[in-house]
Amino acid sequence: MSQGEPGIELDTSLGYMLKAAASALHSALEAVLRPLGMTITHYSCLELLAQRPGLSNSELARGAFVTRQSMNVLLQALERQGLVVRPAQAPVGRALPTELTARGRRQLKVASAAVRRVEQDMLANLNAGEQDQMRRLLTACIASLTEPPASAT
Amino acid sequence: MSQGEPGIELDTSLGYMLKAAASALHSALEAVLRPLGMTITHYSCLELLAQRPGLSNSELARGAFVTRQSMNVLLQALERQGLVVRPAQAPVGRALPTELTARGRRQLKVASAAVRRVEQDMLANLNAGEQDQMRRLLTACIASLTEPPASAT
DNA sequence: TGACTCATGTCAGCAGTCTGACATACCTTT
DNA sequence: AAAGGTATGTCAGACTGCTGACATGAGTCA
Repeated sequence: MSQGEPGIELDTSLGYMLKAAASALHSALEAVLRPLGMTITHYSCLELLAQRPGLSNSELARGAFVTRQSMNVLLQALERQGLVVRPAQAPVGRALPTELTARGRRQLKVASAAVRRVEQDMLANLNAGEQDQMRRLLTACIASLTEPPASAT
Repeated sequence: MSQGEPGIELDTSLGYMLKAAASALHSALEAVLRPLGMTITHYSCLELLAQRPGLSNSELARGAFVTRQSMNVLLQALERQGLVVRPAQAPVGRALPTELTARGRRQLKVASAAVRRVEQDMLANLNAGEQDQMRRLLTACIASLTEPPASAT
């Protein structure tokens, strides 16, 4: 099938390119996490808990960009594996603050290093200024997509 | 649960921000495509076929960032719905060149307008120069992720 | 205080995508 | 010409994440 084709050229669409970049990152992450027996969401959950101990299921879900139902399933699995712990009863409201166990921290340590490597690969050809610029641009895109109520008043 | 929280601040990680942006775009696209009875991959497939008539199943899969198995399932559905057509036999090799039907083109037209609106929303606060810069940056990231063989010789 | 609203946790069912596997067709290389 | 390698199409099973729904707890407002 026209094997030498250099690739599809919808390449003027930033939406398409964003999807392409995210897909490439996703694949790269999967590739390094699979040997560790972890999925991306699994890793994301642990990383979130390391940086923000005590996050609830719903907060973890938002942070990992999945529904709270999906995160709930994952958390139950992580709990069974002894990677995280949750109190049997909510100290306040219904939210159950989750914490990493020592075992969870150990597993995260290995995964985190691998993920950092992937991210560094991705940014290998970008200097500090370009990385800053990229943060600005992505932030602007996210903001525009999440607060469109700012259009008609 | 600390409801007023401005959001998690792993915000120095470009990998995380890229995922966040892609997720926001994904949600926005889903929101406008669902009322049309289409998924994002469904739309992507039609859009690819409009711009590159005759693409094979495998090529469509690569263009839509899914496996060829997934695209195969989708194509069979689209064929049943009369949105695309494929020859019963491959003119060359095993690849079946797919084409949009008039009905497929009609459906795409509506969806495409909605998607374009979403993309314009996303880029609302970026001028032409910034959009160009973003293309460059994303392209660099994709390249670095997909051709890491350039590390050790 | 009581009604309303919102956020949360959780269960059940469903949809989309993936992995694994196999057969076929073309292009090398020997 | 034969053999190996690669790309493709397709079937089957499994998994992940999502939607829908319900109950509980906290804050808000009349």
